[in-house]
Amino acid sequence: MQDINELRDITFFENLNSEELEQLATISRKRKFSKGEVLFYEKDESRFLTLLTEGILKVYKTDPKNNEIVLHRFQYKTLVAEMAVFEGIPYPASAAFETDGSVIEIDFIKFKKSFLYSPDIAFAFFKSLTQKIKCLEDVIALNIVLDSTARVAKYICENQEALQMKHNQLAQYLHMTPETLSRVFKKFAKLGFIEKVGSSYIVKDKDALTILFE
Amino acid sequence: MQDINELRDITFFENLNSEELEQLATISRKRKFSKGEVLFYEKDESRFLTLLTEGILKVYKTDPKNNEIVLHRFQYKTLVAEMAVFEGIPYPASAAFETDGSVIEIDFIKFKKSFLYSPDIAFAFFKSLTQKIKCLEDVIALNIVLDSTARVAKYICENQEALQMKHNQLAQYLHMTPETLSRVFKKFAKLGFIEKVGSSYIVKDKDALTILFE
DNA sequence: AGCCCTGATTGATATATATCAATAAATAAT
DNA sequence: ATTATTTATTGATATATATCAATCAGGGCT
Repeated sequence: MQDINELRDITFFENLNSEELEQLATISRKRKFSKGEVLFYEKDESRFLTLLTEGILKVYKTDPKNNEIVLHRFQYKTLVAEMAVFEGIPYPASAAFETDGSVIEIDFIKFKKSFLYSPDIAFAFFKSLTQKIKCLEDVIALNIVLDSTARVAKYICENQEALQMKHNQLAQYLHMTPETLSRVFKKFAKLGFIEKVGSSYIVKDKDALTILFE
Repeated sequence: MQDINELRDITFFENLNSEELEQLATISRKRKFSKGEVLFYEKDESRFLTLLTEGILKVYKTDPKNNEIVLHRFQYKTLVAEMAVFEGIPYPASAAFETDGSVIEIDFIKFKKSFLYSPDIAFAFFKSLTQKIKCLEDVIALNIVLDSTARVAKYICENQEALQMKHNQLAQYLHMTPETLSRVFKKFAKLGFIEKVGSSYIVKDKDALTILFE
């Protein structure tokens, strides 16, 4: 059972009236997690529709060498792994918290019956699914289509926070080793595309970087 | 304007009555393509909800070296690129026919207004979107998580038609060169996992192959 | 200050796969 | 059936990136 006021704040449910929110509250519950905790593992049974409410959650696959391939890094109030729940299949990837966080878990069978037929909810659900597709297409574009140099260029151009991240974490996200990332940064610095300021870098020539991945 | 009988045969519309089919026909049209023709290019404006009705259609991205990364190979009556149409964004990938084929193009604005609010259609649309997600997750699992040997093993275990495909096409789909594919086949043949029969191979030891990718 | 400890850098080497080039086999065309 | 054309195989080499190993910061902590 979940606090109604918190549900009201979630864009997904913004068009629900008080009565509907009340009903939603009876089929949902809140769970808190600390940094590092795992929300679910790949191949676990998917049982609840899960909504991330606080914190950063990464969704990843593990390859045979135990490298993580990060598919998503969710930071906003967003549905997580709704595909698996909708299809009734096991989770295709694992999810772990990078910070303290919390989720709301909703009984999907009941949610489907009572809410998913409403056009507003259905459209929010469409939107959520299409966002996931866009995100996965980006992962593919980033990791399969581009080489290491282009991946780094693209990522630091499109994500301001990238240069503030710890390099080993960024390397993991870009699916390369910290050594390779370090060498790419060095190359960019030598070319004057970025510049070392303190212990971090800043972008100096975004246009030049952009050419590298387009 | 589209033939109603053909629309009736598409699972997507199986629950529509004659009147609705008639309406749908007025907002859709059929287009035929020959082998090799391009349905749309990456970055083209997406304007119609597109349904593949005949033929094999591949959806792919092109990397800087002009390699194609195949995201989907559609062979059944299925929606194509509905994400882009729904989001109103340009196509994130290109699509070309591998055989002669045909599609039905539906005016999405009108479709959304008149059909997408109906629960049956909405659920078919959900299903289509979740299938796309599953497919993209598989592409990632195949191409980023696994190495060449494991990719081939997985693909020939899970797709009977794989060994009938032309090797250069299969190599492209598995995102490797024909040379690498040839060497992997040779290795599998030497290990007795597959066997050459005429100009093609057959699987001899599926269990052994399965171990390679799990 | 000095001491840890995690993270970053650098160099040397290994490895998988691509590329290039030559040939062989299979399929299609005459 | 013979030729032409596409596709597959094989070997030699190149290349990008991983791996391993050593050293080098920077940021807390006592």
